[in-house]
Amino acid sequence: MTKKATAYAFLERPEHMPRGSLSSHVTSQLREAIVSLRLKPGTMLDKSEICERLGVSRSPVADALARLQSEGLIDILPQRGSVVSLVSLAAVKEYIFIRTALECETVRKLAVERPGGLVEALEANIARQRDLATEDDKQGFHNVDLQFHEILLNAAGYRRMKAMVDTARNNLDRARHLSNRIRETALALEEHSAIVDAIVKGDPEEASDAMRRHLDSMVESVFEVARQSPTLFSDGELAQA
Amino acid sequence: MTKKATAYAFLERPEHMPRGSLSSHVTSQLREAIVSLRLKPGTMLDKSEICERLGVSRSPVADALARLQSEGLIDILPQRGSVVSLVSLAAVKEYIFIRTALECETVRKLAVERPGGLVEALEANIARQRDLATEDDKQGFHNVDLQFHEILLNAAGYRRMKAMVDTARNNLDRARHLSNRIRETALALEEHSAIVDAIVKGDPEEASDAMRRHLDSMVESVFEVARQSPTLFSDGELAQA
DNA sequence: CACTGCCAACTGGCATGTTATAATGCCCAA
DNA sequence: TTGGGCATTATAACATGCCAGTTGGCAGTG
Repeated sequence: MTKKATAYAFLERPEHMPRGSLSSHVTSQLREAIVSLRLKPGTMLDKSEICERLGVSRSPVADALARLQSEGLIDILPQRGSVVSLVSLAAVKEYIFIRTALECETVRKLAVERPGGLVEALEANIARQRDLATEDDKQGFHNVDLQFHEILLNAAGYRRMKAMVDTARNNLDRARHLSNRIRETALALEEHSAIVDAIVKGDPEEASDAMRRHLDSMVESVFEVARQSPTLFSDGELAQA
Repeated sequence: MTKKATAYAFLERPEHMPRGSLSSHVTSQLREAIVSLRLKPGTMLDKSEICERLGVSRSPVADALARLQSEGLIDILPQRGSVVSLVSLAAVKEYIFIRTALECETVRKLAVERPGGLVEALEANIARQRDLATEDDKQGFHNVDLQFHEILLNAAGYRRMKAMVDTARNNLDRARHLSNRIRETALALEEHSAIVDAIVKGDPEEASDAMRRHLDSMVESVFEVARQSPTLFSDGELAQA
């Protein structure tokens, strides 16, 4: 028999977690693994294996799985097991819908209120995007891209709304990793700039439209990949529509 | 000693729940109690009491509390206790923001796609609203009002998005019960009609705007109550702004 | 009287034991 | 060969035991 101890090797065993944070730790470990596709869609999760690897009991693991289920990252089949949820184009459409709704409304609000320091933070972020785009540093650009949306969501000051966007983004990140495709940085930079410009101008409609265009082009990009490789998604044939 | 067994008398003890639905049952019992204010904001939840009343162990109850926390209905204070979350105007604003974002985007989508049977269902619903409004049946109108939004969300076909709107609505319902105020039915009917008209016309912008006006008037109504009775909300003084 | 430090009680987090149920493979009969 | 029950097995759901952190009261001290 091959030793299967390596199956969950990427999970970090906690040393002495303060009481009360064990569940959260397990959750984020598993979430990270699922979003980054180290745990592939459709794989069965062996709970006792995970317990052993992490040196914790079943409680925090069961807790983590329940949370991840509510985040849409795993499916719990009663009395049968827990499985990493499949990535479907239907889910991609829904999560982009959610992001569009929430983020458009966010920039609309920000364009009206323009809280202090926001424009400065956005412009500094755009400047860094420009640098990384010219250097063609895709990974670096992606990180600053994340920060861009982060700045907007934080400025709105709505904690729960931000959490909703985050779960949507985690699910979409799986699709991004699946397609192993980083969008054209120059294009994203342009779209980001349009959003900032509209906020600077204080035009909520235009800000919302710019954000919508930005997210629309993301869904377009995913569907393009799906047309080329339909098998990546559990409902890949849907891409022909 | 006064027998405190009546404390959670409104919780229905399940007879023989099928395995796998106990947690959900406890969750919905508690959710219903919290949303309807039978469990008042700020009250401490006695877990063992609840277990005894429902005749279940701590597991499903702990499970339920965790879910309700993620829905924003209770706060879990580590090692201290679980408390029904306070209703704040800040929370009302955030949840209305979330509903506005998601429901505006929903009607925008529906105005474009106009799925079969939708318009008929909406017009039938509006007709019932009209009847109940003329009869001045506030409670009946409210139920049909709920169904109106339900029809729209179901038509969009986005299960998770609907769940997000539902948690927002639950939280807002607490504010509604707190203020013990049913909005003017004639006004709501008008707003609903405007939404349907825009969908019939196939005008996404107008549909979105109509939905926004509808939800805006709701927040206005809550803040008006807050100005009259600031103590109803944990941050009632905020209403003066 | 105020203030500090200790102790007991209560809580939720974690560990572990127990049970019902869905799936699987096997056997045997048709 | 096939198809339908039956035992086996693995899993999540549930029950329960235990532990550590927090708190509030009380005693003792200034």
